[in-house]
Amino acid sequence: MHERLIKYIKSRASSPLSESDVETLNTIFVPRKLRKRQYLLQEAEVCKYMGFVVKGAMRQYSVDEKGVEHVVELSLEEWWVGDRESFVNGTPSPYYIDAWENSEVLLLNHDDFFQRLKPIPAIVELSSKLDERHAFALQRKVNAFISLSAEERYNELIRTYPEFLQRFPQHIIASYLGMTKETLSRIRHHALKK
Amino acid sequence: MHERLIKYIKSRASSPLSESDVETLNTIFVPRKLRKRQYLLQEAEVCKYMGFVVKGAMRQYSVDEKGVEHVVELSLEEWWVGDRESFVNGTPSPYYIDAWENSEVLLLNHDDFFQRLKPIPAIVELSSKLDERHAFALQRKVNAFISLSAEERYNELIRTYPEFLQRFPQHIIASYLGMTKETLSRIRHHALKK
DNA sequence: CGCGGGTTTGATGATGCTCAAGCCCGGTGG
DNA sequence: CCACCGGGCTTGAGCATCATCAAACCCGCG
Repeated sequence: MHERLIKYIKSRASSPLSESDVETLNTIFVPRKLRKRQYLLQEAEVCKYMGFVVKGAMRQYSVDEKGVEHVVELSLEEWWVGDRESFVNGTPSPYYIDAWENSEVLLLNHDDFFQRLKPIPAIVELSSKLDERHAFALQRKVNAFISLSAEERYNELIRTYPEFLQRFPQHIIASYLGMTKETLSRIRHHALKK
Repeated sequence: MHERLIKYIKSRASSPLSESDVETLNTIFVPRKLRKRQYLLQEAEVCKYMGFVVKGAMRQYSVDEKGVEHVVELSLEEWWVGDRESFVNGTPSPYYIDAWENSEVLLLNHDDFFQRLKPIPAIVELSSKLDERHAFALQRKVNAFISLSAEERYNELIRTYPEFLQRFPQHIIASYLGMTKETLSRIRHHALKK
């Protein structure tokens, strides 16, 4: 299971990974299988692990007072899952994270990350690149919510993450886009007529 | 003007700043005054500078086909302005950035940042902390848009950035919150009655 | 065959937008 | 000192978009 992670790191960091670095990665990241609907994180918990998705599909969402789920993030293979803010600051998370498909993830805990991984140059480099990319994606998302209609946001999703449509049911996609499943259904119906 | 920057860096980085580091910062950051409505960045340009706001108030926004402005970011003293994605990747920005008050900023260009600043540990540390905080703030914002009503988003703003209400007119606050000035006006009227 | 999860459809209603008008207030110039 | 102007804010009427609720449908699976 770790090969995919090693390959992933090597492919995006310019600094090399030594044999002992690989060794470290192998011991620090612990594999875990998650069945569909199994939680990686629940609201009010502190996010103790960041996970690298080797196989499967995960979702991160908040639940409002009325019990409605609001999906903030969807993750497939080679994505990272976890609530970074909770993980870094040790604060309780407002999110749930669970598996949508049966999944395999590699888990990294807080202390291992900061004490044993941070000394590896390739990791520091990768980690800051990821933060950066993450921030870019979020910025685009905020901009989409401020300036686009429901239909435009859906079209944007088709362009940027078409794979989501294959892996998640529509009601989840709808929530991710900040609309109800009925609205999404009507938008799709609408789109067909053209 | 640079003292404020130096003080700012010292207060948030654990690594020390040497005399020569301070020297470097003094030469690299170039002061610039911006009159109200003056642009720091325009749509389709590459963001060549990141700016540290010493004094004043800035806004970052996109403009849609109908000519409507959508504010994505507001910045006051000791905030950073610029389109990070455009700055880092050298891609054209979809945003405008201009001064809302007469302002003083310290500008940092791309090459200076990556070649002369990156070697300074305090900077690396600060830079990644900022990326992180920025990502956290954006994540919250996305969550707010997905799960909160216009009124709830306004209340959230009052809690988190009350100073914005003092420094920016309502129509800008409204845009920042993803609503029209009329809606914000009604929300405020509504709130008074309680 | 019936059940469960997902999707669609329709009727109704709330939320927030658009457009238009008027108001308030702090300048600026006559 | 007053008139006017412009920017910002408010108010109202009508409307579009999207949510809600309820029902029906679809389909793979035990």
